[in-house]
Amino acid sequence: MAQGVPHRQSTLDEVAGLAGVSRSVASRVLNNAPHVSRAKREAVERAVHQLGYVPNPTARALATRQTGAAALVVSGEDPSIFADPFFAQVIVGASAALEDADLHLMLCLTASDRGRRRVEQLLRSKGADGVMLMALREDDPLARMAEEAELPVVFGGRPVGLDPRWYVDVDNLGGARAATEYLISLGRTRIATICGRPDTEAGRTRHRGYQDAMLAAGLEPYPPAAGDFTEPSGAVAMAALLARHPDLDGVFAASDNMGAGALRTLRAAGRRVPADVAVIGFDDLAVARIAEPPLTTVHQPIEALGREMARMLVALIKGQKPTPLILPTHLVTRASA
Amino acid sequence: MAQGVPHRQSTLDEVAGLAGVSRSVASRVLNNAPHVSRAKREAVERAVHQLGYVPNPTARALATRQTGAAALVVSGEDPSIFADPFFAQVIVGASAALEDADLHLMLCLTASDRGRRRVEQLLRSKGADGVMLMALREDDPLARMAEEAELPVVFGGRPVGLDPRWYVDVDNLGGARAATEYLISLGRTRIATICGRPDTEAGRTRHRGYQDAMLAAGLEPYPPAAGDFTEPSGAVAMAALLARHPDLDGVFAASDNMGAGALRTLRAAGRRVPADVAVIGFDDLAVARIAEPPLTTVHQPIEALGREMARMLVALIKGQKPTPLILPTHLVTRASA
DNA sequence: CCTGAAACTGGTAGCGCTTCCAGTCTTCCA
DNA sequence: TGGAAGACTGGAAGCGCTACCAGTTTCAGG
Repeated sequence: MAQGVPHRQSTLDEVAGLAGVSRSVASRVLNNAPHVSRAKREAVERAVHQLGYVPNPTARALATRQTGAAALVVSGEDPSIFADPFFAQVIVGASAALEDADLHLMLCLTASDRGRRRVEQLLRSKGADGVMLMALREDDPLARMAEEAELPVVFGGRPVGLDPRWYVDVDNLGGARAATEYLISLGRTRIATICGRPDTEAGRTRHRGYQDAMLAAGLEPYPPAAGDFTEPSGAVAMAALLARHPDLDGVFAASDNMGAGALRTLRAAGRRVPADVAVIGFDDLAVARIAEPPLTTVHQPIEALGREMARMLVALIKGQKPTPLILPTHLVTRASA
Repeated sequence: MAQGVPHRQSTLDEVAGLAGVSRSVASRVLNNAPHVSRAKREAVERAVHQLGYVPNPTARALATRQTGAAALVVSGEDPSIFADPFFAQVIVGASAALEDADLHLMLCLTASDRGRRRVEQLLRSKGADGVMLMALREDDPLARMAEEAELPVVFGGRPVGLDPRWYVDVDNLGGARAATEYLISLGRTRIATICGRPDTEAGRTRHRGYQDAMLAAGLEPYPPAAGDFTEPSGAVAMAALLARHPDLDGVFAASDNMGAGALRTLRAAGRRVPADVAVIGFDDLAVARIAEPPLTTVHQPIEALGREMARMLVALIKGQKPTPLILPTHLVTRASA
């Protein structure tokens, strides 16, 4: 709108021409590479300014074989999985770290088959400089594709049944154990768990943490009620637990959403929280603070997870060899336990 | 990992060579353009398969002047604004629609100055085929940049003080009016509002809807308590309202988060909902269902918002001239009113 | 005043793909 | 059977940038 004429994008040649130097020199100025005299550098800068020149990223990408973008792939057959605020926080962290490296963020939600094919294409055609992979379920074909791709790949959380070379994870085991131990320390002995999807690493590991803590305290772990990390599934699972074990006095839910669902069911069943039943969640999302009563939960550094994934990816892209990372979790006590 | 040798990416030339045709023909086959005999087409396809050839998107982009990507820019000085599950839903919708058009999604969070500069760069260098812009606050410099960019731009929600050519919005006015009218129809007369940021179109318009409905019913609108769409701000605003108008019997909150905050404050103040005070929110996010009591709210089709933005952008990229869109909202009644 | 190293400079060859265009080959009608 | 319309084909010219490299300049040291 500024200029009536469609203002053909100016090129480096034109800049060089206006500055009275060769294209090579102009290129060096733009990438502030050495071997450019002060005078020419300034001349080029002037020309750039005058023409409003902006380098064409595509051409640069073709020449350097670097796209300047990193992909974040969120896998899962149901697109609604992405509605979990968890991912939003991961993105905030990743975005910040990528910005520092001047990389763009490409977001790929692979709900459909078509989406998966596109990601495969992306990997094979090197349409990005690197890839971050999240929420891989067991046997997710993406994991294999990623391993085969000759491209830096960082996993967010470890996929079940795979042992990726580079990943950032959260201490699910320690967090779940700490939560369960806390319930035990409160004097609860009839502690059940609402576990997450068993085909995810987080679901399994958090359940194992619960079991470990119970066994270590000489208590018998209850058979878990399974949910899928969502609020409704937590409510349903809680109902099942109450039916099976009417006398339980503690619940460890493997996600805040499921914890909130559990609270809802308990409220409806007339159980007081925490007086009758103490509840602990996992994640420390906003819902935990808002829940009634506010949910004691295991805090995991989600934004940091995103940030570290991105940092690790950037390191890989630069040719470094970073080491896998497991971020700490810690208990946040609120009213529910 | 699959092959030990780094397996140099094969090129179209190699495909053509193996198929015994010229590169042009091979290119035509790939883009299934006309003027290729059946025999050669098959030969090329065989070669593609045999070499595991994948076209290089960067080279293609340079030649066609089309990047194959669309950017979604979420503006806001605080990155945490993005943590709102609202955006996740927009993304789900947009992602699906872009996938249909075989475009990649580039996500830009412009919290920092640097981020803004990068978006400006993106716009000016045509680093994407089009841009979707969201959450523009008053005087957001991005709005100007976008208008100046010679690039298809679609706004999500209308920025304050601008009248963009292409946008998709939600019927904030009608929704807010419907919510307020519903409170009135319930026999409430002392209805206050917790409004959102007045420097956003949604904040203003929802407030105007409240006013319109009150005036139309012959009621005096209350001076609003202002929040910023977040839960804590809703709790604070509710406290202020209670202090100013201890006798109020209805509240329209301009977001579910603020509605949830209001519920929390009301509960703490010993008011029963909805018996003493009826509360209505806006958005119909998950938090509304989880709230205690579940929040009556104005549903807005968030995923559709994202989808339609993307569709409109795709149309613009194809050179069509779509028309702006305002998506309908409707009331969802739950326990809080 | 000469020499060699170091600092510059710009020509040139790509990066891998699309697309235009001038030919060549078919096909089919008169 | 001649010829023209129309279907193929491949050579070549880019798209805009980087990067290598040979050539030129500059300058301190001898």
